[in-house]
Amino acid sequence: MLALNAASSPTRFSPLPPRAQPVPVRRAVASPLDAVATPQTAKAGQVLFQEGDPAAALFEVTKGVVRLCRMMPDGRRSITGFAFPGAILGLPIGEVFAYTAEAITGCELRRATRSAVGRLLESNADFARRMLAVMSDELSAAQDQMLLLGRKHAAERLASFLLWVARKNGRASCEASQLDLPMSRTDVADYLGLTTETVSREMTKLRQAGVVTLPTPQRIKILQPELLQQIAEEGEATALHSSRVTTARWPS
Amino acid sequence: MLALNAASSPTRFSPLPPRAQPVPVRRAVASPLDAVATPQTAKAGQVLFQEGDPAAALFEVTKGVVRLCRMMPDGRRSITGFAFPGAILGLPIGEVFAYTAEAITGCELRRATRSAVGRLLESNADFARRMLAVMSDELSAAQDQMLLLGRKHAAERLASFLLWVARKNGRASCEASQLDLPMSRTDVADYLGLTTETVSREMTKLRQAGVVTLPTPQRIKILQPELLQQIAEEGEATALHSSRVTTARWPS
DNA sequence: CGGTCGGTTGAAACTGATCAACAAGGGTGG
DNA sequence: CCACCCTTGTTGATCAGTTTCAACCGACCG
Repeated sequence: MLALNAASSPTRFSPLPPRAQPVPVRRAVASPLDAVATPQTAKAGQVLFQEGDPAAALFEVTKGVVRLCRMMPDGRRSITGFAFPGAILGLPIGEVFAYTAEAITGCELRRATRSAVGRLLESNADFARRMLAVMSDELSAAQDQMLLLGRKHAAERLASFLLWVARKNGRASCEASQLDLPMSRTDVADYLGLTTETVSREMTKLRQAGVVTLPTPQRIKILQPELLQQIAEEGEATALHSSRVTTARWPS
Repeated sequence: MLALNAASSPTRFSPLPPRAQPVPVRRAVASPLDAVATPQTAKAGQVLFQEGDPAAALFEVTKGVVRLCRMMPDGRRSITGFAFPGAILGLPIGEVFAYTAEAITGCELRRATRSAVGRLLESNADFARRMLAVMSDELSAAQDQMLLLGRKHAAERLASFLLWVARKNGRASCEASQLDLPMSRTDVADYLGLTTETVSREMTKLRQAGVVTLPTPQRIKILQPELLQQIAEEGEATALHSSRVTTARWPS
């Protein structure tokens, strides 16, 4: 599994300049969490906590990517989210964790005990406000995802997902950019409510239409972000008909 | 549209005894919101606020049912939730509302201005904690819904939905109970990521299998709650094969 | 070098959507 | 008060998108 950031991969320490922090989206200032949190690392595939476990701690991802899963008794899996650096994991409230968290890449985390977080919430109004804001954002993202799962076609789902990852990687969506997909096709499928085969097929269509390039399955370059945007919200058909496509046509 | 509670329907004031408050689920004690909130009513179909509007206020539903919607540019609609009495509507944080809220039945609400809520959050740690708990619950519900939309079949979705409504109506799920479905089939479909036709067909299947009765389209009686539960999490096929069905078989 | 895993591609099957018709209420206006 | 209309829900027939089943390929690993 490819690591998200070059620096987080112990196997290849390339001479690449450690480019400016990939995504400091949320934590503009030092978090009060820093004082009470202990650093922790997780290997790829490692389970941080499981759905139903007593919610003993709260995590902040500082490096790597984590998947949040729910399972059905018969094994069907839904990934309810991917946690990129800056994301906060155990909800600050529930008695038990609402989902399972597994590291996709090697990860670095900050871990704070439930009681410490409780004390922070009591004493630090600003921290409490920020937690509310974080949950508010998550709730909004969850609603986006419900719209995606309930009403979008496969092509729209994949396009939306790729644009979301591009945004998470801190790249302007209008700029042709290469980005990492640290998660497997199965993870993407379970996130988008599809099968790996369908994800793969739709990815191929995007490639053949000249919208993206795939140097490797885990690395993707968005050639036509505005077209991808159109596919995300209007469907493949209209998107490729209404725009002046220069190089390639949509297959079948 | 049938009203949720007999008392909220001005057209027929039946001699029914006004049975004990249907659902005081969340507000065990008087909410601090009471002090700063002003009462308000909404007619069925009325829009309380729209996605994108500046989030000027927070609402608490005290009577009736509200639907929370998101729209796609081409008109596809997703209902991200139904707000029953006790639910809190505008998120306490975002700059703008994340969804559109429309009254399904006649509603009674409490409305508190954004600034008043902000002051409450500052001064009243208990209130802030409760808001966090409310959002935590909503987030958990949102994840359930993502699993439903991404991985469940039509029959499982409808069964899950009916059980959820039964729970909201405060009835023990194991008890054969009659309950109101104040929302239209279209609303149910947009909530479950299906079409009205599919909802209708699956409802018919449940009726023909003897799992439920439908005195009217908006009123449903669950005859076999445990069977419905099984359909919700294991699919229709296994559910009706593994249990000793006495009266009716699953059609086709 | 064989085995396994993740990804891709092909063909067939199936679930749910779409298109269409119809029935039952409920409300409105004559 | 009744006729009409419009909305909502139901049912049928067909269609299409996605899944399922299967094969294959390449990379990585023991």
